[in-house]
Amino acid sequence: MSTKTIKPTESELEILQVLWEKDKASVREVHEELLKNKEAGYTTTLKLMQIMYEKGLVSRDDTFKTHIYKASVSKEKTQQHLLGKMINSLFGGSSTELVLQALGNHKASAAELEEIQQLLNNLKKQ
Amino acid sequence: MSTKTIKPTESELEILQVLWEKDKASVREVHEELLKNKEAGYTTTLKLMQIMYEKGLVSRDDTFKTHIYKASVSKEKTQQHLLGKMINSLFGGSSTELVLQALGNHKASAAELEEIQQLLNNLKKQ
DNA sequence: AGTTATTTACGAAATATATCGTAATTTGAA
DNA sequence: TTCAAATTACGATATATTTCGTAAATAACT
Repeated sequence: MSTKTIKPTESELEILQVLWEKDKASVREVHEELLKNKEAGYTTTLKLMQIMYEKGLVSRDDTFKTHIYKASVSKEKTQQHLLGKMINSLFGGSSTELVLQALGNHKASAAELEEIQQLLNNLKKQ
Repeated sequence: MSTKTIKPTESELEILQVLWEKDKASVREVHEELLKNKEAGYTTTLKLMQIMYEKGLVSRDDTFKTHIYKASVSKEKTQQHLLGKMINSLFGGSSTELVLQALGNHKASAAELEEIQQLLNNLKKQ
């Protein structure tokens, strides 16, 4: 059920990534980080984060003048949700198709392949 | 360059999926298909497809009264592009991470697991 | 030919998203 | 305390997306 609520936009995802990495951060800190990859005004970032707060995507400590934000959705759950959406909207609901595409077109190292093999073995047992 | 242009919206993707499956289809056919999974008016589907035509996402034969549409972007290229974007933006550029998540949380049948095993074997050989 | 059903074209409204300017508030320094 | 800098709050605008109603065109039927 909780996954139904997770629907960050493109911009919100960019902000969430910064928050996931830093754990906690002010608007200024997030903004500086975003500037490395994109052009935007400070109040734009501020507004986005305020909206995310209203939506419940982030929590914040407003004890002090400079509010400190924190992601309130986990990276894993968000990945899970968006992955699910993509599987449905782009791979006809088949996670296997997605896996085949991902494996087939983005090269993985031997170690990574082994990691996948391990998981595969576990899944086969059940 | 061409991949830069691929940016179908959620609704557009739903329509593209139908077109990919049927190869060619009228608005009516696409709409009937969409109705199986969602609530929508006929003119909504029509309008969306007209916009997709203007964007170049689909082509159409308007020789007859009932126009026949066809996707003008391939399923594979679209999947590849959006998958790549997701791997970079949500999985730190690691396709393996994405595969592990996808396999771990969306159940696959024994046959599907075998299919993945096949691909894995091929990849290991190289 | 006249009527009906289907389809397209078009415009408009509703909603979501992204952007930014300005004013008010708070903090810290002169 | 007064002033300047940083920050938040708020509102407004622009753009994109989704939805649908109505009218016009076309085809099919009687």
